Amino acid sequence: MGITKSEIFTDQQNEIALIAKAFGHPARVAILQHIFKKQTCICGDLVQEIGLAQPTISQHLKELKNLGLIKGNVEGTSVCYCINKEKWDEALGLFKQFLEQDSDKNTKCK
Amino acid sequence: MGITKSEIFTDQQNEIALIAKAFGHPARVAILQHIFKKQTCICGDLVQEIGLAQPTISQHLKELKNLGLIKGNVEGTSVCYCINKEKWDEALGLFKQFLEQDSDKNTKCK
DNA sequence: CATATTAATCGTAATATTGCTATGTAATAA
DNA sequence: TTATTACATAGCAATATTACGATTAATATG
Repeated sequence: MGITKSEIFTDQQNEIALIAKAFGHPARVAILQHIFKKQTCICGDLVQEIGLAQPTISQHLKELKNLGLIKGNVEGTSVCYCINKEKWDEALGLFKQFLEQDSDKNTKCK
Repeated sequence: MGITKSEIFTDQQNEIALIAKAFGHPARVAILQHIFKKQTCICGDLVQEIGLAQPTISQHLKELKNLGLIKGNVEGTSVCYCINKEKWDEALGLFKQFLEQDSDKNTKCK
């Protein structure tokens, strides 16, 4: 039915999935990388950097902001975005835990 | 138009997004965690473990297999799945690189 | 005030995803 | 052979996502 049955999974599984979904679009990956690279608040130049229309970028930014991965503050007519360190570190922890399982054990089936 | 413009992004960005999309559903997170936990090939018990219908699980497994994150081999009437170590390590590397940027620098905008 | 700039929102079209039932298929068991 | 078991596939309905043009909201600047 196009709807995810979140209630049958653990909070951790849902949280990993939510963050992963945010990373699941190249535009959002590019946006986050650009924010990191510039080390500073950026605003409309994302539209130029990435070749997507302004409303599309704005929508991706909104998703990232809703999840808490980035923060945005208004400066005059423009809005500056930056990484939300707390949430980012949480994501880092979750993914490390999820990805760094000992895959050497899993060779029982070739 | 509901379609991702992959061509305007780098291979790395697209690869991160593809893998992240696979992690972007709690059922697939649960499946992967279960395969890791059991350390051995599992088959139909995923349907019991997770509360989804067999065709639904089968579909999620197919996605993970198509991406290369897991492998499956037939054993009698059942099919055993296991982590594809090569691909998993690639994912680990990509996500580490992506997530472990120094977020301390990014405090210029509060 | 009028106007420009910047970004958010609305509405829409195209496409993708999730999950199911029903059915098909391949291997084993009786 | 027939039945059973274990999965896969097809088809479908509900919903979500992606992307854009048009518009709106808010702040600057002349």
